[in-house]
Parts: sequence; C-alpha cells; structure tokens
Amino acid sequence: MNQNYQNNNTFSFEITKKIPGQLGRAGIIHTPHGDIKTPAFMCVGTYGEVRFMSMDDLRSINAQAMLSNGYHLRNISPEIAKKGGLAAWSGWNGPTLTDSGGFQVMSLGSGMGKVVSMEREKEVTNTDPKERLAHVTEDGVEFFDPFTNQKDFIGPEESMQIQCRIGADIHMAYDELTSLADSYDYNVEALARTERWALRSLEEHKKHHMDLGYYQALYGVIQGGRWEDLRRSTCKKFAKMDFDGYGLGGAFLKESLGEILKWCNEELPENKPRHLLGLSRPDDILIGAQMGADTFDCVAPSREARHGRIYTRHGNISIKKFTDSEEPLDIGCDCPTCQAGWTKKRLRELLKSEKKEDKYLYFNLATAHNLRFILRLTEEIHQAILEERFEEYKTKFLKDFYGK
RNA sequence: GCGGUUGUGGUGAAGUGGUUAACACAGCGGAUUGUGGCUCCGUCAUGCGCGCGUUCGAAUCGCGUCAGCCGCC
Repeated sequence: MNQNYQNNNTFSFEITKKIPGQLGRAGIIHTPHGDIKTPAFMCVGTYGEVRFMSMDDLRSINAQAMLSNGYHLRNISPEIAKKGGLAAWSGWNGPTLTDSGGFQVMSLGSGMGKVVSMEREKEVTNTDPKERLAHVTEDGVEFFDPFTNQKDFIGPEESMQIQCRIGADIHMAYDELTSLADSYDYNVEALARTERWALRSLEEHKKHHMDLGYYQALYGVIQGGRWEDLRRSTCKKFAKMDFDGYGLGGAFLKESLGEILKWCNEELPENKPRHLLGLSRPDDILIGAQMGADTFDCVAPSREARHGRIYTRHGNISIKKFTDSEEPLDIGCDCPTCQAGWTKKRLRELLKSEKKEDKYLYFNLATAHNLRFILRLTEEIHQAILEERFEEYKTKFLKDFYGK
C-alpha cells in the first residue's frame, strides 16, 4: 500500500514524536530499500518468504519490512548476493533485516526441543548437552544439522560474512541468548562472551557492509537475562560502540518485560533504533513501544494462524469452534480476508478439509488476517503517539482484548 | 438349506487365558514468542456382536444365537 523506495543508500533514524515522560517514541527508519514507520512489526520470513504468503499478499496487508535468518539462509547466501541481495532475490523489494543465528544457539542448544515460554510456572530446564545440536565455545558455535548431516562452525566473523552476502538492510551482531534456566553466574559468562562477539561483529562487518553497493546497518544485541546490573552495564558498553541500532534480546518473563526494557533503554542512546526480538503479543508490543522499542518481529501470528488461532479485537479465538458462524473473523477488520467476506464457518471448513489446496488457502487467508491484526496494532500505536493519546489507546486496547 | 469365514471405540486395527484392552486417524481440550513445527502435549472402549457355560481368572476356550462376507445345492 505504501512503499517508500529510497535510493540514498544510507541508514538513519528520526524520532517524530515522543510519549511525554516515557521512553517510547514514534519515528521513521530510513533504509536503502525504503522507510519503516515505527513502532513497526516485521513479518518473519525465515527462508526469505513468509510461509503461505506471496510478496503481493504482504504488500496488501501493508507490511513494512521482512525479517529473515542468516543461519537458515547460510548455504544459499552466495546465490542471494549474486541476485543483488535479499530484497531483490526474494522479490520483496522493501526493507529487510536478518538475524545473526544467535537465537539458534539457544533453540538448538540449551533450549532444544522446548518451547520458549514467558510463564514462570512452567518447568524450565536445559537440554542435556549430549542431545544439543549447538555447542558454544569462546570462538563461536558448532552446529550440527541432522537432516543433512551438515556440520557448521559459525562465529561472529562467519555470521557477518553470511549476513553481508544476504544483504539485508539491517543485520544483527552475533549473540548468545541464554535460557530462563541459566543461572546468574552463567549469564555473567555468556554476556561477557556476547560483548566480545559484538566487537568482533563490528570489526568484521565494516569489511563487507558495502559489498553489495548499498549500506548495510548493524545492530548490537543486548543480553543480560533478568538482572538489572547486567543489563545496565552491557548497555553502557554497547552505547559507546559504533552500532546503527540495537537488538533487545533475551528470554523474558512477561511480568518483568517492561522493567527490563526500561533498564536497557535508559542507558542506550536515544537517537538509535531498537528492535525487540521475537515478541508480538499485543500486551508485549504495547509495553515494548511504551518502553522505547521501535520494531518487533515474531513467528507467532503466522504460526498460530496455521494452527487455528485467530486474533480479534476481543481476544484470540480458535477457528475450530465455529461450525456455524456466518460472521467474519473479526468484525470491522480491514484485512483482505475479512474484506473479501470469508466467514468463520467457511474458513473452518477449509482448515478441516481433506484437500491440500483448501488447507493451503486457509493458511494464506488466516496468516494474512493475523499479520494484518498485528501490523494494524503497530500502525495505531504510531498514530496514537503522534496524536498524544498513547495511554488512552493502550488502556482501551488492553481492555477490549483481554477484558481488563 | 448346507459348508467355510469374520465379528474389538467414530474409523482402521493389535491383542489368543492373567494386572487399568496396544497403536494410528478422526473428535475434543490445551500449548506455540529473533519458525528444525499442516507441530507438540493431554483426553477419548468399565468394555471386545449377543446369551449361556468352563475356569481362581475369558476379547481370548466350549456351546448356542444373531449379523456380514465367500462358496455349494
């Protein structure tokens, strides 16, 4: 709907308006492949495409940016470089971001086979080191892919080289995400390593960040678990480094998310953009935006759509329960699915159908709806900040969505 | 009418004397946060066509009966 193509090969961030007395702000990130009005949600296309969504579908829901993963694209990164980078290769042609593969250090390592949860009451334990597919050393991470028997060593240098070949507009420094089960002492050790990896990432990135003919930005990724001293001290160090922006990482407990973001963003430079990694629940986005996060990404909207969970203004629903409803997924929704008149009953039938093409159609329609829901949320936050009514907007949204 | 054969949940089925009837699919319920997921977890037959019997104990053995399938008059 609204792609702003820029040819100025530069990266910059401007703050349009701040939430009075808060860390949150509305702004614009300028990238070589277009602008991103913030707060913004980036759609996740790990392999360079959002599952069951065409690039036209993405544009039709007003997506602003796509996030892909350096780890997953590592083998074909030379091919992507030949095509001129991720935006051109994928056909998206808009702003892009790649993750370093740091999340996979945890998801294939200490947290392998487990759900990354924000609930404390769930038992959190680390996977037995013998069963892990990722092993951390000072130099980097040893990955093993059981499907291809491929063994990879990826450290900061390798991650930067891969990401610079992929050529997204924004890259992430190589980091180690710790799990909720890791102790304070382990976090101290991991954080010191992530800080050393950040310096190595910066140094290697400078060698390649113009290789494809346009400026590729680099964000440093903040870790430190749930400890204030770790978060503040690492942010003070990162603030002095020459990053274009910052990734806010970690496995957060829901109740402490806002507080942790506050610690970080009070220390980080105000004039650089911040990406909150991996979150998209409406309450998380609202508290994130309030506490100074500018962009977000998460697999949940698309994954949950495929599994039958549909987002609505009055909370999430399970499409499987609507055997006889002629209503749209969400009354008043502006997504292509609701606009085209698809009913809950018909969408349920598509999901339940034996036919592959019916299911795939459902996946497409439901994914478009959920993504549009989250995109609209960030658009509305942007607008509310501009109009100085963020607090009212947040209160009303949460009341409608969670009923409190 | 005679001979053979088979009868286990919504479905496909395992189990041939011994604790709460395996497993899969469907159903239902729950999960899912920088995607190794059309995934994962939980639940789902107080009962093995029906009746009687043998036995400490039967889905499993015997007799009878009903139903389906196959063959022959």
